[in-house]
Amino acid sequence: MTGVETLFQHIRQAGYKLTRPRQVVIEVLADGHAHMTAADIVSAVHQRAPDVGRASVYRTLDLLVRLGLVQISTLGSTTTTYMLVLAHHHHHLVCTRCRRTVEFDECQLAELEQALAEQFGFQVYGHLVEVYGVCQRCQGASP
Amino acid sequence: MTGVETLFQHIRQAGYKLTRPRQVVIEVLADGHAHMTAADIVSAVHQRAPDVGRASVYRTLDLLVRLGLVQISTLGSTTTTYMLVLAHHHHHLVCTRCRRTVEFDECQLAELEQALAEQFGFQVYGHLVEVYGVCQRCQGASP
DNA sequence: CCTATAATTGAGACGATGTCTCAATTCCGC
DNA sequence: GCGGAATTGAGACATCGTCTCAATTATAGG
Repeated sequence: MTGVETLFQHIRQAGYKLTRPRQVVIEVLADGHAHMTAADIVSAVHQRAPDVGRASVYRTLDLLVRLGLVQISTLGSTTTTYMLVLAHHHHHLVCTRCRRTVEFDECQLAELEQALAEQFGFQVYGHLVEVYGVCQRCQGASP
Repeated sequence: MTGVETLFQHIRQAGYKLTRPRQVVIEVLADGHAHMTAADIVSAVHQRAPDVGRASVYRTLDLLVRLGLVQISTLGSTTTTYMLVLAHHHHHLVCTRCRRTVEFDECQLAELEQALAEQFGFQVYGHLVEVYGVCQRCQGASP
């Protein structure tokens, strides 16, 4: 069973219909690179299924976020991007000058998740970590 | 020297003019609650200085982010909010169903920051952590 | 203090992004 | 298949952020 099929199951088990727009959005997220903008996703969806409307893409993204299957991140800017939670888990170091980002894998938050879940009665899905700074190249240049 | 004056110094030392719009935006951020939206900030600025334009508020927020004095966060949604980095350091546990958030203080990322700074040559300003899940109240309800 | 000058601003057009409505369609349990 | 509730597509609408450009303002240097 591929990751995509797992997601399809989640949708159904949560009591939602597995419609064509939802399938295509999930496939696009699974095939595409991480951190796609909504516009990226709309256009990729449109290539596979030209008759899927923009609104449905937004609605599906919303649903996937509510179900904890997709995460939003901004990488320090106002541009929101979407990524599958089950994708390769990683975080970002972001240069706030040039917006360049570096991925890193270190993640010591499993214990924290566990502690928060117990303390506040949450069912925890995942988390986001972004570290901000100025990259080497930008440190010399004028801010 | 208050926190606000420290920020004024940062602006000047980075080679930027300390203009009225910039002063007012910083004051608003310092006085207001954390996580204000751009609209919140524009309206608060407008109360103190009606002649400051919307564009300048956005430009100032941009500058403050670039300088590492302000951070953007979304709390899992598409709504971006702004907060001063020097404010009380905390993170969020977010319910992706009802958007309710819980603040928490635990933070073990100082070492990670240090390691990343060395490994990638970044000058690190700060970081963002958001943990996602479903709160107790929403666990029963239909998703 | 005054002046020169480069940075910054305000206004509003513009563009991008996200939401809403509602008739038409589609998925799914029977 | 069939029925009916959930979902969709289209595009108007609302919100959010950016850009341009003439006018203004903060600061360095005399």
